[in-house]
Amino acid sequence: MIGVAREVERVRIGELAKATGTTARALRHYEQAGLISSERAANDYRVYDERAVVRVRNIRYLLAVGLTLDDVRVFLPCLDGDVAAAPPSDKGLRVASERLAVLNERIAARTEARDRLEAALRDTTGRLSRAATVS
Amino acid sequence: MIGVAREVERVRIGELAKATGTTARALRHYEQAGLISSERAANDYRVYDERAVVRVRNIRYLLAVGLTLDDVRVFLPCLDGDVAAAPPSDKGLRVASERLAVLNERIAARTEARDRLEAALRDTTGRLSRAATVS
DNA sequence: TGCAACCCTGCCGCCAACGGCAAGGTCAAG
DNA sequence: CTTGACCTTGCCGTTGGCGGCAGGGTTGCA
Repeated sequence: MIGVAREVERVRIGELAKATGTTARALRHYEQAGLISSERAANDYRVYDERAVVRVRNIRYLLAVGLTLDDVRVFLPCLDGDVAAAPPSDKGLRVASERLAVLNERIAARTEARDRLEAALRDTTGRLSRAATVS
Repeated sequence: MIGVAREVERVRIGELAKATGTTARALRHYEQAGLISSERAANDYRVYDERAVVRVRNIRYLLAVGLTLDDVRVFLPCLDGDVAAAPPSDKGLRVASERLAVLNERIAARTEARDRLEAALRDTTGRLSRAATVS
């Protein structure tokens, strides 16, 4: 194996973006957030190897699931493997649970607001119909 | 009536804030948003008459109910009366309904995210993600 | 040689309703 | 005369994940 030029797929940001269904802009954002890293070619272009694909997909999965970039950071250690297979660290679970609580909180708040508006709307239309009947 | 100095209560921003349970900062914000107006004393202090109290309370009511400052703008014509019991123009009702729809949308989105995270968390008792796996 | 298609680093904008601070003016009481 | 409580304008920060643009380089290809 040693010495054998095991060619590693090396892609530029645009390709990685396509391969992961995202944009170059987002990838730079992830890098700035410290979630991915990149080597640089002589011309300063970012260069990634194929592990980046898995990594980015894992990130996207976690984001899609409702975590924030900040949350994802605690998954860094296992982001290169199958995040699935990786033993979900207690930390990861805890973060996810906390995020879940936050989401529930926000939903509750929004729902309250919604109910208030709905009630106000009901009251108003109720008054309207009463007024209509009376007149 | 003419010539009779009908004294109108004239308050400054701090008093109005207290009277309406908000802050001077918020009142300036409402003014900037075109929801309230003010006269100016010689020293450039904002001066309000007592109608402003009703007006601001109405604004706060509509905000509390779930509308945005932008939404509130369509209620301007009747903001000096009792909005809660107000002649809700068709426009007002429509805006409120639209806002209700928006709120419901957001709740639905958040709820979806919440459910996804919850599901992932359940799965994760064994493994977290499947997204990255080729399998 | 010229051009399109890449890439780079900033930096502002977004959505909402203000909070907070700076740096100053004003006014009444002590 | 000096506090101190008011008021003024103006501008940045908050929350989150980028989008979009400006103003450049680099590269492959006809």
